[in-house]
Amino acid sequence: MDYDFKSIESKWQAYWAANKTFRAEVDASRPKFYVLDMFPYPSGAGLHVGHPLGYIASDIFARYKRLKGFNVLHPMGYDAFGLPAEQYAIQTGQHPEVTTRKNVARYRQQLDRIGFSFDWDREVRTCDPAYYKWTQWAFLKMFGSWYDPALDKARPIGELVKKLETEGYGDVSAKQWAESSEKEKSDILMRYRIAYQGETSVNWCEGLGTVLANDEVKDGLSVRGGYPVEQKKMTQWQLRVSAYAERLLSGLEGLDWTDSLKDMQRNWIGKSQGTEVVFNTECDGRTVPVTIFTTRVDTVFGVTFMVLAPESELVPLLTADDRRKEVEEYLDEVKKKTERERMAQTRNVTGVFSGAYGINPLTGERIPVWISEYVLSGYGTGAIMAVPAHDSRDYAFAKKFNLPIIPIIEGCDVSEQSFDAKEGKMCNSGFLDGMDVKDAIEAAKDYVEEKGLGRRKTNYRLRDAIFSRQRYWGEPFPIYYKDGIPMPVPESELPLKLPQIDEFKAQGGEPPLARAKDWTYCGYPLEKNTMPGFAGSSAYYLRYMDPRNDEALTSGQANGYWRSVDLYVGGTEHATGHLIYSRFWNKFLYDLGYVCEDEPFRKLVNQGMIQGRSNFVYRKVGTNTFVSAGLKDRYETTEIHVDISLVRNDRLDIEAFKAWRPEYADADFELENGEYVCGWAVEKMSKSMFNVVNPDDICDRYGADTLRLYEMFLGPVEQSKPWDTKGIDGVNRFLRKFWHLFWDRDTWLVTDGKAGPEELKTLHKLIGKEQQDIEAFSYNTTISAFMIALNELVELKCNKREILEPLTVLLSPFAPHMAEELWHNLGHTDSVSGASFPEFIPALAAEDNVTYPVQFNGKMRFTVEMPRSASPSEVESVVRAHPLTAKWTEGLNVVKVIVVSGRIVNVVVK
RNA sequence: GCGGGUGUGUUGAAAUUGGUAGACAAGCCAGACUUAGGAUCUGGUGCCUCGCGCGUAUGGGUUCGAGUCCCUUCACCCGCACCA
Repeated sequence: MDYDFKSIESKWQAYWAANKTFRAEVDASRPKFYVLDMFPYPSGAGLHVGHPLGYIASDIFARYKRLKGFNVLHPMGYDAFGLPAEQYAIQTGQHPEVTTRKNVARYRQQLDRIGFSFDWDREVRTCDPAYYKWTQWAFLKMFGSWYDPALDKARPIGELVKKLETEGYGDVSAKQWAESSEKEKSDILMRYRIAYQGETSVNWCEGLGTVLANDEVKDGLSVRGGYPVEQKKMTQWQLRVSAYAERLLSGLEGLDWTDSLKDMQRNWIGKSQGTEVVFNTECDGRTVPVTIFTTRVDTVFGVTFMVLAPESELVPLLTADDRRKEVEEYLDEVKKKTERERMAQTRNVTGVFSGAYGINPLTGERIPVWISEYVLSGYGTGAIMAVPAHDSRDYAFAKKFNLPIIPIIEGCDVSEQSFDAKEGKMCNSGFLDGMDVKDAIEAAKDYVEEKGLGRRKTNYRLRDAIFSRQRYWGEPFPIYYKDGIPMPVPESELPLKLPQIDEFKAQGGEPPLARAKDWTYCGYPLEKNTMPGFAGSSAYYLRYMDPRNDEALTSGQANGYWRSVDLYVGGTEHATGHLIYSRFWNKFLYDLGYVCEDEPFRKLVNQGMIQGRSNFVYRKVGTNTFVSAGLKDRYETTEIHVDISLVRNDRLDIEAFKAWRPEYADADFELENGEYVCGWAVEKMSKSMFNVVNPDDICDRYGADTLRLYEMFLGPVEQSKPWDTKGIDGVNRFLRKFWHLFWDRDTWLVTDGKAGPEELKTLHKLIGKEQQDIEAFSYNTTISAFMIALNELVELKCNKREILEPLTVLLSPFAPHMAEELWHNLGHTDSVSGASFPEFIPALAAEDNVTYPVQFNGKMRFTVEMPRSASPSEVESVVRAHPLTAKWTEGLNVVKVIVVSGRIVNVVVK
């Protein structure tokens, strides 16, 4: 039988589907292992060759773990709510549900061809009401909870109400609470709920007609679509993620994630420990205390002015009458700028004097209060003390507006720039004089607290997540408004289904749901916003544990068994979005006792991106003549992307090119050595660059096993790399050679003879290597080891079942279809995925001889080959007897055998 | 500016974690065979002045021994960025 991958692959894919080979069930007698991929958003373009990279890697791991005796949960689903489907709907009038279903079907078809071991019985789609019921449920739980700082966890809001009724809480006394109206009570509770409605400055994107979360905005543009984003005050639903800042930070410690990813999250959370200090200010006779935040109280003697954020609520209070005109002009100017303009002008210092003066609480000095956009309202208190000598931003501001600069560290030069380093000896600083800066920071903090001028304060950059979107294709909020008071739709009424509407575009500043008929609950209007994309993806890994449960997100039994994700594979682009929200969401459910693990993802691997390799042709300007890449510098040419399917090894198929586009039909060509050579570049894989490679094409030509093997062979999974099919023949050849260990045409070669020591050595070396490499997520080296082993076995003409049967098992995670076929040929009737990973016996893998390098004066060397069991003195005597040693050692006849932990590592002659 | 990472043949890369650098592939060169292919097989392939030579971005250091550890410089990639 020849290796006919087409029939083999479709046969086993059908077999796996029919037999539900990869179905996972709770089984307390076996250890579990949960391998998860970040589920895809099913876009209209389908999968390209880069998408499956992570899926292949995790599939290999899942299959390996099964062989190792684990009960593996390896599910897949679709993150199906989202903007592109809605945008498409706006353009074509097609309901997003229709396009989504179509795209999902195509994704499924493509995924199935690659031979993944997913348990499709557990598939979820975030846009399925049976699924988003639980997204809405979680929201209701968050609405019905508050964060109790005393217990440091979320608790039912009823506990807060009880506190308010009996003893009062925060700035609300029991008496005030009792006297409050329903609306006032609702407003008070809103300040504490985990999911709450509040006015805040939001990222408003006019182009998309919706607000966006911070992680959905980059460089002042929306991540989706690239439209400009501006800051706007709006009332929005928000999630109190900031309450979890410290736990999100400390929880990172125990996780097996890369340092860079953890650092991204730490950065995003942005913990900073400093001091809040109260400065009294006066303005037109009013006295206003202003609290500022600083991490450098030690520099308080160098303060020469104060600055307020333009959005600070203190600005009106601190604007002197004779400055009002200038201040208002400045505020207008700031307001008009989009976020992008504000960023672009980062180094452009702007500001205005308010007319107010503050008193430095330590020196009693009178200092002016300025207003500038370089101070952010959203961070700290929105007010700062400025120390131009030791902060570069304050320095730039002081220079621009001619404010004094007072150095307070001995010998520092602030004539050109500020001295920001935390080193040196303090001066001009009263009681801090002569101290080292590091000691002064602590001493100043203590002093300020002792004198009651301020207190230590920890700030976080992490902000609450804005949870409303003015869109159609998302989860509706289970909230209705009774006399303007938001009320939860009862849990028993969930899911609150997304209503049908005929036009998907937002109109008249109202979200699309405003157009829905009867969008009411018991006669009361329902919330018209929908939830953002991250809502549905925040707990999907929990739903996979028990996806058809209608009574709970996941049963205690299922959650208690599967617990959390052991291996999570996905792109690094979710570092500050999904991966923060999911951790938050999980911790919240953990607080309320719905899940048993505090952290959702134990180990996380970020697969790299596969870029496209584009090809170019060069057209002489103003002609229809194309010149080969090597000649293009002789003319003025235009570089044109050419579809990579028309190019092979950078050589253009001229006839195909002529047929590609009518305007090229009668093109002329200037060739090099009779060929047209194309230029190339590594770019993002996309339709517009004509460099997309569809995995289906690779499956057609080489088969899924080759695709899987090749994607892994390309290099470390974590690394980004361009797709380049040059090497694909190598892995394809490997598979065919592998096949020919078992079959020579129609002759079955496998015999029951006893395996020799060489064959056993090859096998066990490979077992050891594969085991070690897969655990380390290093698949390219495993495949290399496989190729070496195969070459050795071919050399040995090995055809022993004792070797080939375990070899088939070893191959199965990588090339499952071929492994199944050969497993079946070997006489098994079950799937190879039920086999056991062969046992590694180090003694069988060991080399008999070891080669020792011999060094002389650290330079020259030769080697001696000795049995592994040789003692250092035996090695030494062999080295001494060596003819070369004898020649060198006149006068310096010292042999040193270097032994490290009982192993000889080197032999040195001196 | 801050943080993280990377730098090895023509290319993708490997290196038992401090022990013969370039495994395994790709490409290229030469040859064999033929059903003339996008097939298969064999050999060669870091550099040069061919030596007791040189060689892992650069310069230094530790070590008997450094691609690997420490410091310098350079280049590139990623993330954050007026966060006080």
